[in-house]
Amino acid sequence: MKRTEIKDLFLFPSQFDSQEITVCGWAKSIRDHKTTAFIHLTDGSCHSPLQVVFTSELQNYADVASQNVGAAFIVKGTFKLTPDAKQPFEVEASEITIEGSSSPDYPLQKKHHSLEFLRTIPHLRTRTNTLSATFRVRSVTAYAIHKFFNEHGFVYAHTPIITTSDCEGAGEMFRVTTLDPVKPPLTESGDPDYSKDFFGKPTSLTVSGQLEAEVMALTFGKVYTFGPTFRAEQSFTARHASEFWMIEPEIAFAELQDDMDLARDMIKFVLQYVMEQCPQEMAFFNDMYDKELIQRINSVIESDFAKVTYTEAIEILEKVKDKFQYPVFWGADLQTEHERYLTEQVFKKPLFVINYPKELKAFYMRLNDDGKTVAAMDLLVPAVGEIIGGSQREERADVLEQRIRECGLNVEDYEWYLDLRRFGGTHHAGFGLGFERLIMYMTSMANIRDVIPFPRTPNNALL
RNA sequence: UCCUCGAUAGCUCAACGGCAGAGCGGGCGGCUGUUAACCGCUAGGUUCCCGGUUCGAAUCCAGGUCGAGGAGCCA
Repeated sequence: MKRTEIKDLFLFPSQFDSQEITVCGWAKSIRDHKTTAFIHLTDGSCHSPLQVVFTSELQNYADVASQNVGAAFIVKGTFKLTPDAKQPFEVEASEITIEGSSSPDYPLQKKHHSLEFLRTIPHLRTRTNTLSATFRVRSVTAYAIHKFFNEHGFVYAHTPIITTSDCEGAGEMFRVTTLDPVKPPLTESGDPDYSKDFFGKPTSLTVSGQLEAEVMALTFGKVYTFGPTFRAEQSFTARHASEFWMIEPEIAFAELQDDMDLARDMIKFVLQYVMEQCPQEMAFFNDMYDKELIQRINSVIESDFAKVTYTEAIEILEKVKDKFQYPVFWGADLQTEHERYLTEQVFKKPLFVINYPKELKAFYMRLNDDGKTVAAMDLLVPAVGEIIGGSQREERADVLEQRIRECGLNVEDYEWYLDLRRFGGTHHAGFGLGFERLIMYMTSMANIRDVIPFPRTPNNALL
């Protein structure tokens, strides 16, 4: 069957003027009178619905008109421009086939539903305006990220999802095992005997592909990962999920400033691309969720990002420390309230905070010449908070080994990682971008559960 | 794990110690072009669970379950 997608009607309406076309889709609304009726039809190809008009001259008029919201139709008819009406064009149907009926029980009504209610029906909520717009943006964003890195000569690196290292201790991990959960084989000391497990040792789902990405970066120069990541944390916030997607570029012969430049360029490129490709969706989010969204995104595309050192940030915060619940002093970790104040009140735009005290950061971050701070950077954005965390990596094998010991880690576990420094080591840098947090920032969706089609959070894994 | 808030019709909510309601959605009817159409009629309830206080509990109290927001962890 040759069918026309509704997206193309919106892109090139004049090309279809007075043409006979076939459109397929699902009813978002059906309104009938005695002799004329209307269907708002969506096929998922774009945000706006197509209006279908049909009259009692259709032999199955009553049948079609009495269908419920959600029903699937195949419509043949004439495309007509309607410049004087609320909708730009419509299809005058000559034949409507009821492809799949819906029912009065259909949970989605022609009204506002709370996002919280919609989370309880993940198999249907994707059909709503908000969720479909979000997931269309999500798809376009994923493509934009690949496009950006591809056009900049990066190699797309697949790092393992099942891992044997706990990387940087970046959070609680999900155990991966085929051992009998009730009666696992035991060692003489009574512990589970992982030598009998599938891989002959304990394994988990990855919390970060960074260390493996470094392997790839020291081969290909510029690489990025883009894949699922898992954290078994008992997090109950609107911006944490147990399963999320992360983008982790890693670049060789690069310093912290190169890392920040890359992050900034990538964010700008992606925002611009989504603005171009998803104008209907962005207008929708702007109208329904945040009247300043488009203005804010455009200003991010055009302006530079702010940058402060951790030490400068502390100086700024100390002047207004009475505002805060948590104390501000050099050496203290920045709390969410501090980060939000900096990015939302002081700088009012995306903000890099760099050079944190080494005690606050991971062992692999490069020690600065002051001996107290490391070449780390966090990118904070208003409303969402930390969206990127990155650093220049410690390329000096002796310093790295020292830091591994300081952090209480086992040097033998990191011999391969030290080898990267012993054999042609170079200074290099990278970062992790939370894909969902980027989607939240672009759509103004406030909850990470609403930017993942089938979200996993503690005690919640529907479908 | 800690703190706060919440749970009433299919959905969104009201009633806050005295007959459990509205809007939307559903059903039926009406309407010659609607735009989350409109108009009329109508059905629809274990007020999350379990105890307690009271003449009387959706409402107050204790415990629990589930959810949401925040903190921490971080992306």
